[in-house]
Amino acid sequence: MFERLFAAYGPRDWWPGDSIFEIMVGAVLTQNTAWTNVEKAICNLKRAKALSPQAIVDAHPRRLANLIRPSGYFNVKTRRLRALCAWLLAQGGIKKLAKMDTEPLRLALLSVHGVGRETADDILLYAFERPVFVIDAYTRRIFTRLGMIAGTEDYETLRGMFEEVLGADVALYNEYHALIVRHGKDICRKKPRCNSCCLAAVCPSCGEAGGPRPILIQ
DNA sequence: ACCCAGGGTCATA
DNA sequence: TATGACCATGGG
Repeated sequence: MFERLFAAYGPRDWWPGDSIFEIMVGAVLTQNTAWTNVEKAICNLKRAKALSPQAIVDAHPRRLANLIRPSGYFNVKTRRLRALCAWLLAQGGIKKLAKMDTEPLRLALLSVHGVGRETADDILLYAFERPVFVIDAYTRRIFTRLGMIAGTEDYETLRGMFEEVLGADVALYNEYHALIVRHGKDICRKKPRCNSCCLAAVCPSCGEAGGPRPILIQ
């Protein structure tokens, strides 16, 4: 799958971001949100010189909400960003976190309000460069339709399956997840009655066109 | 007028 | 453990 996706889409060059902190912020802002909207929010933060843990904690919530408004859920995300930054400062900053082992760091991230499994793993993989495979809705959808997983596995089980098969490899996980997201945009979202929805040029179930790359057809 | 996007929390059963 | 409501903007 990786070989085919890579051949079809090429290197994705993930994660967009100039710093570890920017990646962490982006991971929260992109929750159930198109990245183009996140870009605008991050741009606003930069322009306001508010893209730092201290600046975000110090900023008035209403002002922060206005800056990140384009990313949607701005009230929810204001609280989440503040929680993340407060935690970051309490932990002594990113340098300290970077020294932690992956497992304790993952648990610590998960303890932060607004950081769930996927967001934590995005941060671990793309910001801290730890070999943690990110599972998202696209991963489930694609591999379920291909019949490679049942689809009902819980997050940790699925993550374990990928990590076991692939072996600990940061560069591979990085590229793979990015490719899965890229491919996810090409396949239709509607639940197919058949098992080949994401394999056909036109979905036989919902009729949606412009489907996946032929190279993925088996 | 829809549909959906690089989820997570919280209440309820 | 497993659903469902809720959050909100912007592009197609």
